[in-house]
Amino acid sequence: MKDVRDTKTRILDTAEKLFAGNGFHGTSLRDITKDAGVNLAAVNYHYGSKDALFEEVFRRRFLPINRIRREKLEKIREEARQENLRPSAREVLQAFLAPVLHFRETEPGAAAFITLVGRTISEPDDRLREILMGHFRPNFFLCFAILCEALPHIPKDVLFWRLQFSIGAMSHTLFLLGHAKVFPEGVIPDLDAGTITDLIVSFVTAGMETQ
Amino acid sequence: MKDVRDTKTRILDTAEKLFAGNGFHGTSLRDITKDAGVNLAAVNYHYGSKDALFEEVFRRRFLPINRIRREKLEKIREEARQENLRPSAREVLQAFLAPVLHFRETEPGAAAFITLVGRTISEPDDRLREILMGHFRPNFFLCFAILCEALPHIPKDVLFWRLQFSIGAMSHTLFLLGHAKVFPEGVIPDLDAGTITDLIVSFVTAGMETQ
DNA sequence: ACATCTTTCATACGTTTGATTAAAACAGGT
DNA sequence: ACCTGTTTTAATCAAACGTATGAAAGATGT
Repeated sequence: MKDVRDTKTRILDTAEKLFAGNGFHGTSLRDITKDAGVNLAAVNYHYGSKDALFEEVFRRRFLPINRIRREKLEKIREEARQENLRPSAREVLQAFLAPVLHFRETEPGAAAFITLVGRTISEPDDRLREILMGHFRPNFFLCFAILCEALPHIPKDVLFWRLQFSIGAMSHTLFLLGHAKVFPEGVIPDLDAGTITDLIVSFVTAGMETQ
Repeated sequence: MKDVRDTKTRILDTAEKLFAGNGFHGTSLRDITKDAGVNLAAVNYHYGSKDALFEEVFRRRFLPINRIRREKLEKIREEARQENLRPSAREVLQAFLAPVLHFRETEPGAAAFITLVGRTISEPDDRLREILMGHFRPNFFLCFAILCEALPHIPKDVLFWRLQFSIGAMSHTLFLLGHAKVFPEGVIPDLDAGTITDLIVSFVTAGMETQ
């Protein structure tokens, strides 16, 4: 067997990049294969269809991110239980939000993927959005559950919406980081992932704990 | 002259609805004209192009919303100046965010438009996003300026990002309200615009004032 | 060296898209 | 009733799309 990875992952990397930049429907298979330097038919040969390629882009990235997120969240929950304390809302939100931004800076090519996630959250095409949500939902509910333990005096539906607000803040930020030119000149000060993470975690923690 | 409005605004209303539901690229002129019960060529006759139609959808709705927003914001600024006080961050954010949600409930067909706005913020197509931003930017900067007066002890770039977080929370919420089926069953409690407004304003105000 | 399986390639198919056109239908002023 | 300008209609265009195919090229095991 020849080195399959070459052509196959080159398609995947290019697809990730172009999907992030121009959206799923704004990226044709001809764009992808041309940019990747492979034949047009290679996508359907290796992945079956454009949809399946899109799905694989998400699968590859979400597996490690979700594993880290899950481990961090459950560790927080367990440690709180053993000490008979409530989990700290800040730590929960940190565990939920930080891996994404951290991942963005470390893994090469991940920045494009993160932008793609930000886009896909409000993707008109239900099929595509469901691919994302399938990966996202389990950890969302886990985070929500621990948050309810952290702030038991706040009604659950309020916490639910506040977590949604946090996700909105996060996804919008991810999008802005991938599109610096939304605002003119140097209006957006480009901070590193760590600073942004602190800013956003402080923001949503304050919002989450209010009242 | 015949009643132009009939065909012309029927196209506009239908376009707004379908663009919101399926996105700009997911909606063909054939979809719009079929749903509106007019001929395919009518769009190009009345609006010139699909792009121009999209632009008109935004123009129609943003003019009144922006007027209200602007009046509210400048009133807050003036009243604070006359009493030699700082504007209240909560009032500023309320003035910035509430009109959109309020508008959503009152004006018929506005709900679709609001969903469309939520989508277009992270639209891959730069041309389309710029149409939205052209309407949005002036009020954003006005809000930002008054916010700096309200919280002078917080660095401006921190306030800038926090306002972005608020916008993210807002736009994500607008999207969710238009797509109740993102989460299973009755997971999302459907609250009225007033309640949601209070929730989100409290959330972002707490985040804005923290430290 | 041969036979077999995998991968690449150029090319084509059938749809759908936004846009255009010329003719038909309609309206209002006189 | 007639002319004039506006609106609607059906038909057609070229371009772009995802996908399919069969032949060529390459790799692998013996």
